[in-house]
Amino acid sequence: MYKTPISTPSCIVPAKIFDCFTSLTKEEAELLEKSKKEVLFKKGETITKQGAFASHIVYLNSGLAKVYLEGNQNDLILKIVAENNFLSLSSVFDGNDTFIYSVSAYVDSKVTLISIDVFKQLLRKNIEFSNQIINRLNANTAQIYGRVYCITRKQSHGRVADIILCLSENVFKTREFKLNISRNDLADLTGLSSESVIKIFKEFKSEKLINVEGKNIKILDYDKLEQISHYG
Amino acid sequence: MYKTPISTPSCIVPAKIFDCFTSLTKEEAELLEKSKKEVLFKKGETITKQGAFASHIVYLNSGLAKVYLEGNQNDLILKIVAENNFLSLSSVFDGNDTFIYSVSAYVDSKVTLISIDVFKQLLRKNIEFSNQIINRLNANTAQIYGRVYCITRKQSHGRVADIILCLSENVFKTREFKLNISRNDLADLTGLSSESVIKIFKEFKSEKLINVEGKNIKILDYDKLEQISHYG
DNA sequence: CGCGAGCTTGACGTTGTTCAACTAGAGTGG
DNA sequence: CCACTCTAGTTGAACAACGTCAAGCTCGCG
Repeated sequence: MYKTPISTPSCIVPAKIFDCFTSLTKEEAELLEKSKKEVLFKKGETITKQGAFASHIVYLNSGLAKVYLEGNQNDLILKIVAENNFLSLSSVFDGNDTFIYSVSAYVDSKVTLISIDVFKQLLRKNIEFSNQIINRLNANTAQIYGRVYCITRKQSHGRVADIILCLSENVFKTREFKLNISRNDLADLTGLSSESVIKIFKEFKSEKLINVEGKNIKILDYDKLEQISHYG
Repeated sequence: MYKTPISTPSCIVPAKIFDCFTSLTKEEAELLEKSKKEVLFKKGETITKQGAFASHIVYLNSGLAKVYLEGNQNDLILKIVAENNFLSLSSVFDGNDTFIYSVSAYVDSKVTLISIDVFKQLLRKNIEFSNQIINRLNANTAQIYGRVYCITRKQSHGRVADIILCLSENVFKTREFKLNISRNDLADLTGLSSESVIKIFKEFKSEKLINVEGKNIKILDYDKLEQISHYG
């Protein structure tokens, strides 16, 4: 029995509401403006594709997306990204400019594509901007470490509890929500098979920890879930 | 059957030999010089402790160290770090300045401790330096994603093959090496139990893929191992 | 020589996956 | 309006992969 050492939510990078673009000078903002494109992605569409040439930095203006590694049949969701967050920062700098993961939209999403060259230019010019990006990168790292811990150290019940809590707290921000995420995605979020997720949902329901009716989920016993998430 | 999508070695961040401190001006270098401390850690000693206050940036000058998350009985090694790499970059910026992981020395290691305040100052002053740090951070991210993929998607044989190859290629840089890493650490590297690692070693040996004599490991069939690592 | 830590082995148990069958609901065409 | 199909969700039984446990081994070291 060991309490999870990491306090960061494991499924999402917390969106401290700060817009890192505010630190740009007027001139820099104009440069950015000229080189960016806004695109609307429909629910389910692929925004970036693992292995493809990463020609742009991708920023999510509104909507909800999943960032995931593609496997043979099961994917692994690295994180869920909400509005005002980058979708691809880390794909970009490591020598070969390739997307190391795929991103797809959960709901209709507005996305800004920024030329990498311009982005790098901004990093070189504006140190405040650069530092804010570093902070973003580190928030990402903390998140992924939490996720690694969750997926590798906890067993199934703990993982499912973790994801329920994380979705409730960070994505939907209420204890009763309609899950616009498929059971298969829940499996990819927890690293389990969809059947296992379903069976654990059923158990949680019979133990009166949650109420599940199709897509609707309601958390009944928050503390118990947290306990399961921590020690499971 | 699916080929691993990530080419980065999963156990270590490749050390592109570049010293990010070279971009500092004379003045900045002096500032750094005054505020840093060099410390020698003996084999097995703890360099940073998960949960402790992260008062310094830690840089590994020489030696070999493991970065790991502490669990109840088993730890999980996030990466192995060789000389001329940072041991704690990402622990530092995310609001609460706490080490999110522990680091300990595999062999006697020389470490430089840098005051966080000074480090942040340098980031603010020197944009070249700041950009190099961003690159380092992203190399780290690519590595940890590769690791997540390996540990969550591959099963035991693939993971063990992966680690053998990774150690051979990136840490020891030869196909026959003496492992100064315990079986328990191999377990923590693969996310398996030490018994499982041992059993798979035995299988690999009987299939003439490797030769194991206590701590000495020799890779016999490189291609086959790679195949197992990729498709396992 | 004897002790202890790390390593090895095999028997056994648990966890979670796989598979196949079944259900429910949504969209489609006659 | 009713079959028809298609996909997502659900269920239980059989199975495989790993972990756990307990015992024995080895090697370095006092």
